[in-house]
Amino acid sequence: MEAERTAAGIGPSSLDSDASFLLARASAVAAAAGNGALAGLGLKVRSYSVLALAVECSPTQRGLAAHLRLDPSQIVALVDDLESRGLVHRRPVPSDRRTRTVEATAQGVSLFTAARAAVRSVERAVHSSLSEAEVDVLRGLLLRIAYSDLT
Amino acid sequence: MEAERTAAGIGPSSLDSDASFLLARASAVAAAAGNGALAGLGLKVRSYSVLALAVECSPTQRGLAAHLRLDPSQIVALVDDLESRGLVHRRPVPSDRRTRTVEATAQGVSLFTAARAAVRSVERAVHSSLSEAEVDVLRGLLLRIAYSDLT
DNA sequence: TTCAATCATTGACGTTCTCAACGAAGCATG
DNA sequence: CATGCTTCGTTGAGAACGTCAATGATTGAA
Repeated sequence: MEAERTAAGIGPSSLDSDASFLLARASAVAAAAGNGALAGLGLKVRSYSVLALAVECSPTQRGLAAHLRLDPSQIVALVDDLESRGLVHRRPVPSDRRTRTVEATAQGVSLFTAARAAVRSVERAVHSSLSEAEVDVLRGLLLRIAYSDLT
Repeated sequence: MEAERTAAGIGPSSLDSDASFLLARASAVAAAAGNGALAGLGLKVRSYSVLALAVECSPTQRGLAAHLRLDPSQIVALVDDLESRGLVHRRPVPSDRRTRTVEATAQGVSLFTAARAAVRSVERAVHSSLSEAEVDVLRGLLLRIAYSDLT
């Protein structure tokens, strides 16, 4: 019993044993929920992740690109957007004048704390079918494959 | 020791406790690997998933859209592509002449078996840092959140 | 000093997502 | 049987996103 996914849906498929497909689908669901939660704050999951790293460690744009697995040109657009709203600013690095670190402003920090609360709230809803311990296990496993492109 | 992600990288960040971010990054890594494995067969992870369901259960396009979480218009383009290569065909449904089921041809089935082998091979590489049992746990957890948008 | 490498940036191009609209067909109610 | 509401596949347009090549400025090594 309880084999159908929905009334007219397809039901459990062979793709359910494909971790990559499940990863993609779960990621899409989570991203949609996250974007919905952040929309009221003028953020998306992308700009949120940039802001989070700016708040935490003021990275270079190259560091952001590698950590977020985005093209450096995308970082330019994301930082441009955040900077135009006074949430972050680019600070020249005296020791290497090619690079600029992205630092959060006071407004950026305060928006981030609100955004983080919104994200965490909606996250709980997305993972409502999992226990707290199970979410921890999931995070631990994901962490071990998420950065496998960075040696 | 061993705290850095790479030489000049950012290292562990607060985003590592954000399951949605890890989901997005792991998904991107897996999709890139999957697309690489399928490129030689003229497939991508999207068309592969459509082909897989066509082989398995000959769903309607609406069913495909819901199961893959794609817009119906995207299904049209994907099926058009597969059909133009003789891998699937649209079969009218007598009981409901609005719908058409997507069925795999013999060529489609044989390409799928080759594609599945390629995907599974590269999957093992992506999950190389996890044990078999851990991958099973991961799949089980993902399965319980991946379809949370379908009732 | 010279040469290769790295950084941020720009611009172009193709892919993918999202939406609104449409004709055709089903389905319920009267 | 007629009416309206819904669902299906399809088309087309626009935005969002990913990818790639090229550039000027700067660094570091030979």
